[in-house]
Amino acid sequence: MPGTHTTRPDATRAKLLDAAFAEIHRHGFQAASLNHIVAAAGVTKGGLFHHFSGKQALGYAVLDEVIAPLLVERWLAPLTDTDDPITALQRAFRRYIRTDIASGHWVQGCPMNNLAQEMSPLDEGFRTRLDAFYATWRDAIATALKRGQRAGTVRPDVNVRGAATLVVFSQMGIWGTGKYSQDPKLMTQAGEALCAYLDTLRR
Amino acid sequence: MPGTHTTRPDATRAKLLDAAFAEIHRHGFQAASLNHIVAAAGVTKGGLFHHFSGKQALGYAVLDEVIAPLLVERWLAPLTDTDDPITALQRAFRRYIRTDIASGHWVQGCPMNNLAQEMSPLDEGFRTRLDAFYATWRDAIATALKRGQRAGTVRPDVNVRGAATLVVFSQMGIWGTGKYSQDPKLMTQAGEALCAYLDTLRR
DNA sequence: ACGAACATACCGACCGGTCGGTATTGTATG
DNA sequence: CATACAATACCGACCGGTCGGTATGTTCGT
Repeated sequence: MPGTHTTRPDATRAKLLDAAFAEIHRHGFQAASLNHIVAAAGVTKGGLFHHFSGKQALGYAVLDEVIAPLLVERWLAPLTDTDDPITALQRAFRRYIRTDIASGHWVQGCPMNNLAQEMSPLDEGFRTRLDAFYATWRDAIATALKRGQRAGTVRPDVNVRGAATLVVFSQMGIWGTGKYSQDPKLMTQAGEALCAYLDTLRR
Repeated sequence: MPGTHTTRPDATRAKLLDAAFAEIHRHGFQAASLNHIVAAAGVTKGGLFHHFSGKQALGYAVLDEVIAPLLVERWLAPLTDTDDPITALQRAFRRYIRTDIASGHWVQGCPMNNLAQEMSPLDEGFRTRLDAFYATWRDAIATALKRGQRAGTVRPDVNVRGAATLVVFSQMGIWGTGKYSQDPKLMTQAGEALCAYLDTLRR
């Protein structure tokens, strides 16, 4: 169809990234089909390979340009500049458990954890990226807890790094529980178990 | 190769199950290749399809006949008939973290959690089995903690179901951390974070 | 002899990736 | 301002290879 070639390469690229993120979230990276992705994006094989050198590069781009910003928006931004990190964490967990249940995305688990579990042993590029993502996540929680200790909202005897590790574990566990149980009530209860633990850290 | 037909069907079946478990553990279920499995088991396609009706049935058999017994041996058996479940849990975690690091299996994560994350949204047979496995696991921990409360080794104000949920989360998190960090030190620290949490439940 | 326990050869579908070609755009030049 | 030309953006048929699964054959214990 001539005339419709508006030459908006960034828009095409973004469509491909969105479609790839959704397909990978649904089926995992290995089972994600480039044919499905290009069909969902309204592009063809040639267009995809013009923007990305291959499936691996597409996966890396999804990690860097879709998942990493999502991590920041959901879990890192709420912790910056708060003196009450425990309340912030509880609010974030309760909020995103609720919205993910409402949107139906919860049965597909956490996109980042999915990729970490699937691809880390198979591809070093995936592994290093995800390792870094999780490290910054733990660090953000630990520094926020430390700030809470200085502000007097967190018990001073709390080992902030250990607590941060448990919080990240719980995020994996909550979304994993949603996946295999497909029971919103159980997932909500799992979130409350974490919130109860967080309450024990309060001063 | 004629002459080797010793008619030991159970042994062949067991070989297939072992090979399938290893292949699935390495590559996941969807990426697991029946060709690799039969090659590793020293059998052919025909032999596999004589014992199992297809890839799905083979996966179910791995769950029921390999993974479920492993769950019992590793995590359920140590909790039966103990009045000090916290020590038992800490001992089990420290032991299996150590042995999995030594054997090298740790970089492939927990076989059960791998399948739960990969297959739960895709196949109801996988999902129901794994959901039941995790439910019995949580129940076993909760009842053991309750027994500890009666025996006086666990604080009476502990919500045993919530604590059991967090312990299972932590198992997912510890083995997941081993996978994406590929750092035995970090995995060990993650285990100690859980053990420290468990100590807070002691009476 | 007959069925259980395999082996062998093969099928269609789908995979990621390639490649020649075309339409559109930016830019340099007369 | 018009034109030539190269670069960009994109198309879609096609490739070799692997997949799960099947049909048929062969061996062996009873």
